Formats: sequence, C-alpha cells, structure tokens
Amino acid sequence: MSRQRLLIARSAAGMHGAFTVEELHRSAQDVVPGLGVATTYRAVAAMAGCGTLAVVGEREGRTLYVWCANGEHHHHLICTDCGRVAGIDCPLPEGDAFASARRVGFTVTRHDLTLYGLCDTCREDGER
Amino acid sequence: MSRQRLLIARSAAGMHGAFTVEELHRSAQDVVPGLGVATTYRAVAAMAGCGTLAVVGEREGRTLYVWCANGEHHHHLICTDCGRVAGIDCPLPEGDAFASARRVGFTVTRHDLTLYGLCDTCREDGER
DNA sequence: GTAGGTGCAAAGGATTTGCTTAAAC
DNA sequence: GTTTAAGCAAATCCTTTGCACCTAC
Repeated sequence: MSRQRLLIARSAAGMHGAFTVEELHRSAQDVVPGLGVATTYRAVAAMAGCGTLAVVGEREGRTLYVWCANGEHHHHLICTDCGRVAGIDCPLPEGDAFASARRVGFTVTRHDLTLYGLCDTCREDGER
Repeated sequence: MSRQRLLIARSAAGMHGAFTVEELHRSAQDVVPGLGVATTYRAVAAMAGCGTLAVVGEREGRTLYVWCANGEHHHHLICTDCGRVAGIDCPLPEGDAFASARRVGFTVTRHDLTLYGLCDTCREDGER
C-alpha cells in the first residue's frame, strides 16, 4: 500500500460524520500536499470495494461516504443536521423477516438500510 | 398538468421494473415524438418530489427509479437480474425498533430500506 | 524488475439551466 | 391574460481515463 493510500485512509477514519470525496480530498491534502483528486477517487473506490467505506446517501449530487472499519453486518444512522454517524445493528428480524418477499416469489440476497434523524446535540439545539 | 407530463407519468407507470431517466425518456418518446430530455428530467423531479417515483439505487452511474403510486409507507424489492420490482411492507418492528439508535442518543425521523434479490423467474433461470 | 499507484490534464457523461415559444387554466 | 411547462442547446460539474513517471515489494 502506498503512502498516499495509507494517509487517505487515515484521513477518512478521522472525518467527523459523513463526507464527500471532495471533503476527504481536502482533508487528505493537509497531510499530503499536492495530492491529486484522481488519487483520492481511486482510493475511495478501493476502500468502498473492500467495505472500508460505505455509501450513505448523497448531498447536492455528491455521494456521501462514511468510514466503516467494522466488518460486521450493520447499518448507519445519520444526523441530518450535522452529519454525525452512528453504526447500529441490523434491526431486521432474522427468521421470518421477509415473509412478504417470499410471498411475491423473491429470494432476498442483500439489503440496504440507512436511518436518518437527529443526534442528541442537534435535537437540543433545535428545541432551544 | 400538461399533455407531456401526463404521458410521461403514464409511461413511468407502464415501465417493467426499475428504470433510468433515459429509459423512461425513450419510452415516453414513443407516445410523444420530439419530447425533450429536459422535459423528462423535469417531470421525473416533479414526480420524485411528490412521491410518485422512488429512487431505488443506481446502475452504471444512472439513478434508478420505480413507479410508486402507493402512498403508504413501504419499501421496494428489486430483482438484481431483471430489475423487476415488488413493493413490500416495512419489515422494521414498530415499537422498540430503534433501541440501538436511542442508545446512541439519536431520534430517528426517516429511513431508507431497499431489498435486493432474485425474482422467481430469474432464480429458476439461474438454477437451470 | 514489474505490478500497481500517482499526478496532471483532458475526456466523459448524466443532469441542469437559460431562454424563447407554446400550451394550460 | 398569466402562469406554468416545453424544447433546444449550451453549460455545469462530478467522476473517469490516458499517459508518463515513480514507488512498493
């Protein structure tokens, strides 16, 4: 692994909440001056491919990612105000989860779930 | 509502499974020769805004939509082979669904869930 | 040594926007 | 009559790609 990829990964791990490629790139440039955009895009693609980054929606046309070292199956909860992210266990009931899927003849192989809401800080700010 | 929007909506309703804007546009052009791409994009934005269309992922950089006349809260199950779509009830347990969310101080306001799998036809084709 | 990564700049391509004309109500 | 949308083309802008050079192993 190259120095750049390592430092990009470290920057990603240090991001607060969800981020765009552009934001990650800016952050990584603090540590790697002259870092090319393409390099960041390629690093993001690699990390997304191996599950180290996860897509959690988009903001104004830009894909949002989160650092996601935890390899277990889980989902993300995004604060719609500040972008803070929390990982949560899969809340889908195990066994008969997809009864309605079976009813229509489908076999479920994968699912994407993302929760949106307000973190405690932003909720309090809102009430103020 | 203009003739074009009506016919675009009708085309969307008639699409088999998930579709891109481009595919919808081609389909709508069969009924509205000379239809502009921008018109289709604007119609899609309007329909997505009022919930008549739902986003269900993407294919090669193009956003995938499904026709979604059912106003009730529900989710979609997409066949990864043929793109066929089935609407399903929300499988998230009502009451204590988001215990882990509360545990991290979040209030959940919204969630996106999309299931992927194989429809009966494609599963049988695969086994053959 | 060689396979994979980097930087730069140019290309690609989906989506949006400005503007004028035309249809809806 | 006004407001809303259509159609066309140009612009936008995120993302990818080609290429020559360099770094990791």
